[in-house]
Amino acid sequence: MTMSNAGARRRPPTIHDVAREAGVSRGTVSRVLNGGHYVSPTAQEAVNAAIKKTGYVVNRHARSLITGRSDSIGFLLTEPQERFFEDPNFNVLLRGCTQALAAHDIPLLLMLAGTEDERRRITRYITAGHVDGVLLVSSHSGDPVAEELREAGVPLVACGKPIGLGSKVSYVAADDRDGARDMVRHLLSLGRRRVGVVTGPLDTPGGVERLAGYKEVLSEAGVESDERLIVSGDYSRASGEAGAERLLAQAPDVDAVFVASDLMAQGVLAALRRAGRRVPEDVAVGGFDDSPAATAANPALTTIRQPWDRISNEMVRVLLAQIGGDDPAAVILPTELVRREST
Amino acid sequence: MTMSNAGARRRPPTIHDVAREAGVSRGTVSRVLNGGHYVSPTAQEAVNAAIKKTGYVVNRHARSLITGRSDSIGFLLTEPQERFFEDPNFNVLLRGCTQALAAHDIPLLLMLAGTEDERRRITRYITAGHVDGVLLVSSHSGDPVAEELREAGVPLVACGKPIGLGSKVSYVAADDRDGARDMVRHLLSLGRRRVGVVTGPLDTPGGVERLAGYKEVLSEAGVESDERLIVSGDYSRASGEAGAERLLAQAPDVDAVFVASDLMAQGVLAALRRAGRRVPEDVAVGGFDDSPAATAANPALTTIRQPWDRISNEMVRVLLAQIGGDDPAAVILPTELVRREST
DNA sequence: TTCTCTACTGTGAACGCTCACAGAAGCATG
DNA sequence: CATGCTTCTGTGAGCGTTCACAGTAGAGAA
Repeated sequence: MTMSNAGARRRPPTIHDVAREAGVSRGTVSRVLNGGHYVSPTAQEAVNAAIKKTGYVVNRHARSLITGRSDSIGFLLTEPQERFFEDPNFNVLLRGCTQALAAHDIPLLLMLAGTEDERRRITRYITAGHVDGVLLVSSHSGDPVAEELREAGVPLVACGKPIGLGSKVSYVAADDRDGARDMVRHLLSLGRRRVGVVTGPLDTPGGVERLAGYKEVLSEAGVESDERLIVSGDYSRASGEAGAERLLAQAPDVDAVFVASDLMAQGVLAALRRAGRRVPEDVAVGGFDDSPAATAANPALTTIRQPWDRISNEMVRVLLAQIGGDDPAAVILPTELVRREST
Repeated sequence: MTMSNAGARRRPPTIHDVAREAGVSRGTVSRVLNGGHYVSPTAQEAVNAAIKKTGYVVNRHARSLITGRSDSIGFLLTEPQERFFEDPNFNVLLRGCTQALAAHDIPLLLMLAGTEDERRRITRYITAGHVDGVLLVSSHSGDPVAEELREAGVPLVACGKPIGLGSKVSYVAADDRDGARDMVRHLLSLGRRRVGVVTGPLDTPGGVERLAGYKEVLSEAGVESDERLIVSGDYSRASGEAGAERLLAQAPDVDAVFVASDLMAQGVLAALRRAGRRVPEDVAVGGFDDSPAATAANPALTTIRQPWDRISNEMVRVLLAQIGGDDPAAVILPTELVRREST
């Protein structure tokens, strides 16, 4: 290692070099690269050997130039970046998508549309065809970026059911309503009857669905519904804390709380402790998400696990299918109750 | 909006269209696009108008094909993905880098090198020139991917001082040692004399430096050093909890603990509470990172803020400079003590 | 034999851009 | 008037692929 050639970065071998090495034409090498149809076994083998020998890697720019595909996809986060970036689920989703795409040898471009300037830049970038499709995280309604992309015909898969976008948009979501139902049924099965709820933001489908599930089970079970048992939050820890305080004030006899996110549930636990209520003896608390916050909480949270790994895999699968010409699709995945110490 | 042309995705305008529209040649348009030197104001104006009118966006593939640059950079996370993905700092860093790059109109490709297969794929992708440079998050020593990239002459900027890589690698880091010094000085200033430490992983520079800062201040202050006051962790919450238990067993008279991460500090707080020690009355606790965990903790953590926004900006700045031909550089940024309730 | 069909291979063109070069025009200088 | 310099512009070549097409060889059928 005396000769420092670091920083040299000589031009990598081209398809031409491989063809010469293998004693075939560019066309044959290209065919081998793209599936290997109509290539004799002999040529196939020679080309593969030549690729290995030369260390050839296809130049994606050249390929994209002619195919019109970019062979890359965008992961787009619009709107409330703070919320998502603090949400551990976001990490799991991002990681899952990256890995699922990596398996297809497709790079993921991270796009954050915060400022108006960024929105414009990103929209232009995407509509110019620099990505083949977009994984969208934007549970808010009326997202202008998403709307614009949809109109431009960019293949789009949202995480969670998008509000306000037409049916042309695919989405993958956990079954929020069913998860909520499971949790509330679980609380009822413990003998609790004054079951409160701290909802998520009601301009998001998740927030709406979880509340709907709560109401459904109560009415099914014939439990008297009580508006004082319903308070709303925005998924943040602080809003959970505030929500629990309101709940305790409005309905002091509350004996269980279904909280629409683990982060909020942490806040609820803190408020309950301050109020001198024991968990789960006096008040049972159920969360939603099964985020790290759930196990970190004291007591550890009973919660609803969203299948994030499956969600990310499905998002990628649906997006690639749609890029391949399939129609938009909606995928709803089942959730799972995880029982811990708080119920 | 009755005619649904969604899904049409007609070919976008090319530089040719712009040239025709503006009544100039391709070359002139290209010059306007790339800085506008040697272009008459008249032509300049005509081209800009034509660009706006046609909605032209440069085809990056075509450009890259000829320039050899990709005008995109990779954000590479190697090794212990779990740790980083649970670490809120990682989010802040990722977001900061993405935004800093967006300001230069450079997309960020997220690359996760988990499995051996992924490592190979990523290395091949990068060395093939599909990104111009790499932002590296890998505090572990002897990272084979990083080493390979360095040898291939790929511009590289690490977050945190990399162990085992030569001086050819740039890095940006917070001043861990100085931050640790500040915290321990703060604890001493409160009159504490039996100051324990829960270190980070000692195969990372951060872990080593923070411990070094602790030792320095104690010896400066003439406080008797005691090996029983030193226990090691791995930045995880659980290791903090276990560390505090060991600490209490080895040195029951401990009256302050410097914990090398907020996440671990949460664990320390839990262990202290269980042991019946009040914080900060009996034991003062200082964290490191100023992550969301710090404010979420009960009591809220006094901690050392790392300037993550500046770190990400500097990483991008240094990387772009290096791609532009500058020599590798090391940047150390100052930290800040944030006092809350735990001291 | 001759024709058709299949399996395979090579060739040129094109994708949209940048870059080097040639050349024009304007102006000052010898 | 020639010469040089500066500022500006257009042109052709070429980046590394894929794709359509033409063409070859061999097998089987007529």
